[in-house]
Amino acid sequence: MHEVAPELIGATLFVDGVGGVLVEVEAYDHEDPAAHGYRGCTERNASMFGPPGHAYVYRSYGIHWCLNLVCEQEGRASAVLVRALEPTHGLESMRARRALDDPRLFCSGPGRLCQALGVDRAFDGVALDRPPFELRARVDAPGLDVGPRVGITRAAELPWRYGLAGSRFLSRPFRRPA
DNA sequence: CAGTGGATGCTCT
DNA sequence: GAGCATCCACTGT
Repeated sequence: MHEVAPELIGATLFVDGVGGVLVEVEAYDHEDPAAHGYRGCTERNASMFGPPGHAYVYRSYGIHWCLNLVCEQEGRASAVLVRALEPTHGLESMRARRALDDPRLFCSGPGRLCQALGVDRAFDGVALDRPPFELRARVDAPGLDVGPRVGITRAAELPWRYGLAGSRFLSRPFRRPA
């Protein structure tokens, strides 16, 4: 999964033809106190423990949905949180769902992204390799930024956030390299 | 710009 | 009852 996460930057993700290029993801593994799967399988995170290549969707702060891509790591629960993408297809659908005009605000954050792509609980556990999902690997390796994950308290220092260097569609900028 | 707080629902302690 | 893998509106420099 720690191999998969950085390779997802530059890949393309669509839901019913609406989506674009992944520019920001975070990795969560089974030994990670910040991960939902850390304390074992429950009703909420059950799809994290299912087959890899499926979606794990959960409700965040009672309001937003967040989308994970379930990976396999030594047969244990792990997942990659999709935090931001650069919109390329279905801009008008996103504009309508987000009720905003600025494409930079369509998918620059996990909650925003799910709203723009119409992802909700109904997509939890759904396979990513067939409709309505479409996930295509990247062609060329892009410039990568790496840094600590956003919005967590446990294991907050682990540098498991990956981004497309210089992208204007990140949820937040990465710290300038030393 | 930065910082604060409210909305809101579900899981776990 | 606390604590969130968030977002938005509002305040104050």
